[in-house]
Amino acid sequence: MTASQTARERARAELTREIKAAARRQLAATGAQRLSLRAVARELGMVSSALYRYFPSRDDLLTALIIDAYDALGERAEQATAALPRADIRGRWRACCAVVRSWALAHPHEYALIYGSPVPGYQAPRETIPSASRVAVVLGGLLADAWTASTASPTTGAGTSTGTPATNADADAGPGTGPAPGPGTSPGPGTGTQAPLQEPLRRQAELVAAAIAPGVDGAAIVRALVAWTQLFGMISFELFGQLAGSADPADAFFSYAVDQMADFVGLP
Amino acid sequence: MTASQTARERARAELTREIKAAARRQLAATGAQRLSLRAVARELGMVSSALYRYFPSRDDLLTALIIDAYDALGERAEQATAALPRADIRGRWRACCAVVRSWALAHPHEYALIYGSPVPGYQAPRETIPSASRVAVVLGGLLADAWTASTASPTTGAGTSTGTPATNADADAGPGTGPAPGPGTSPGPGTGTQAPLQEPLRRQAELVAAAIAPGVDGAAIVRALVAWTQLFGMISFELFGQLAGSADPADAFFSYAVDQMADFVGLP
DNA sequence: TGTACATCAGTGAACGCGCGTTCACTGATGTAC
DNA sequence: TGTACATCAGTGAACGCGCGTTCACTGATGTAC
Repeated sequence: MTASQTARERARAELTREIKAAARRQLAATGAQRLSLRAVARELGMVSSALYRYFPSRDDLLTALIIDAYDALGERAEQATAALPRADIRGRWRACCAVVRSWALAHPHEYALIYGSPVPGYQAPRETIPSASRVAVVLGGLLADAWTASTASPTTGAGTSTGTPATNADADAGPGTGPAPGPGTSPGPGTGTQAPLQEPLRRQAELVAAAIAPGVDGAAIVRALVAWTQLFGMISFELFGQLAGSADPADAFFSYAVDQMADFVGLP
Repeated sequence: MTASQTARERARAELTREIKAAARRQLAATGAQRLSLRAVARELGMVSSALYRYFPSRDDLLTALIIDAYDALGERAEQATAALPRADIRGRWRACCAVVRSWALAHPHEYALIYGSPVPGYQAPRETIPSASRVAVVLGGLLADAWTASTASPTTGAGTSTGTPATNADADAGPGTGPAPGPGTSPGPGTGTQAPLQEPLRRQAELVAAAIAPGVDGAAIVRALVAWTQLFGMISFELFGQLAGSADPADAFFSYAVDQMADFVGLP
């Protein structure tokens, strides 16, 4: 009887979800690493030992929460970028950045769980990797699109500092194309001559390209990695209070930086 | 008798240091937030209640450790940059970045303590602020020097994308001046026309400039903030394992990124 | 220089708490015939 | 359709542990006269 089997199984699945939800609530309330099985059980009106029917240990609960957090963030990033026309590279970049930030602000402790300092004594198992890379995959995808678009079009290679019209016209954050190196020198990814990357980095970039952004030049990959670390660094600083006293209400700074980094990477 | 007074006081100071040292050791061993007064006392062969003669509570010990960590890092940054000629802006930037990273790698848990996810239930008191800003002050100082140097010299304002000779000649990391926006469009900070920053950001930049880099243009300040968040984001990613699978042995990536961000900010 | 007193460092026991995990158990839910 | 059995969910008590903090205390170190 498949129906009755799934009846029990459905109850199990539901309670599993409820446990994770309670754990998530506790995470949000009491902070990143004070998560305790007993408190979760208490909130659900169960006895603590009952949780062991669902998660063999506290660390397994943690792992489940980590995977869920990565998945929630990754899914949002995927949806936000998929909602835009594929050719709107900069829009997709902006959307991805914005969605990462807003998710982080809405779920600070879950963000801290995955992007903050690692939990002492806890080693994330390999099963987290696919979920953990979803945002990176999104970024790699749009980078690859930018790359193939620019290598296909003949618009590249303008040597002047005026920049491609599209880039400037697209910028809606007024000061986005400020005083310092704008996108002028870089008519987009895939442009002509470039100094080759030095060895350890070249190979790393190649592997990243192969995994995430096939066909993209190593230097562009590395620039994207720089932008990637900037994005999360900025969000972490905002969330962890490091921006207090400088760019504290960080909305304006954030969108400015996002556009700056788009220029930096050479996105159209 | 001042001598005997200081005898007791010196003993007190020394034990205070030893307590902090033991706490730091425990931090490094057992991880960021599992620091316990009892364990520290145990390591020192004391009874746990004795620590209350030195720190009124666990949180005060934590605060002391945080301040010490910020100070250790800040002092290194100050020394590393002070050791170079003042005009060597890019060298100072590189030195500061390098020293922050190497300190972080050498003291991962102390780094996590100050730049990782905040300790749940712990609110850093205001006394930490001066120590916390030392690295930013160093960066602001070199930015201000870059700014005044470039506004003083007549080399600025070249509209071409060839860049100032000094900038290119200075770059020793081969691919540092790669394909995308090099310093070409930005002959240095302080260059002519620039779109004004939008409002909330303009004021924030002004405050930062007033506090840390007097006289520097708002857009340059904001770019420096971007570079600043990139620096710490990159280090955190390396330390927290987020770079595994991409730029994992991160030395090459790090120095590449540092030079890229120097270009981005417009440092000579 | 010597004595009486005050200050301070460190002790040891205790309070009250929370934690992860184990284990034998009771019922309920499902399965096979 | 009904019965005998197996599987599973949840219970309650217990183990052994660690924690921060308080408190009355003993000596040692310093101070004033």
